[in-house]
Amino acid sequence: MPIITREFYNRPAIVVARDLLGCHLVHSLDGVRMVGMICETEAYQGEEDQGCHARVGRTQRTAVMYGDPGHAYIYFTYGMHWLLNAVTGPVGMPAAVLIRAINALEGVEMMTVKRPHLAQKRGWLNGPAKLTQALGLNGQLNGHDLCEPDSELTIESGIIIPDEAVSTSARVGLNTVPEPWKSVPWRFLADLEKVSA
DNA sequence: CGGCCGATTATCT
DNA sequence: GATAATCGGCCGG
Repeated sequence: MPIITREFYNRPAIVVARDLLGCHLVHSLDGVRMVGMICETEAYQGEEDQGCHARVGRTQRTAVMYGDPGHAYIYFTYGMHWLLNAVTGPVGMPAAVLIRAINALEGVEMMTVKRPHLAQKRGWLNGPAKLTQALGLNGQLNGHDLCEPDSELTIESGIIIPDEAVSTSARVGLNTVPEPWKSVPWRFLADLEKVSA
């Protein structure tokens, strides 16, 4: 599958979040390709978005979001979890798409080793921290260029998810975020049953 | 199945 | 010193 180009990411986060559904997240580790199809995302965009980390402006942590689109923003939260985002454009606009769930396609054996809990059971990769654990991702790859061919972390085009298989809702976990940001429908989910049907 | 709660530490004020 | 884009265990139904 071809790698997604920087132009794809150089668009508003809400649009990129929708279009990342069905794409293939690829982490190559020790010569093994681990691949998952993205089936849930969330968009975070702008300093005015009170759900976005960049609401406090540019800091050491948020700097990546202000940079080139098509890079990984990987941050640590709740004292134990790493979460993966794709930075979206344009340069200077702090924005990113959180990858919230994937469907295992390749390298399942290695993913099982990295995430033994409920391995290969229903729901074992449907959470932003679950999939980073399964893919072996952490702060090491923060700022990594996702558009570089043959690099260890990339996103490839997968299948097109038709509109009728896409649903939206409020973003998850923003309990202390004020309205309207708490409720904007910037979470995107792919219903895989409607895709195959 | 759904709701509540504790874990554990980088990051920012 | 407070907070957090979460998870898994434990409870009740």
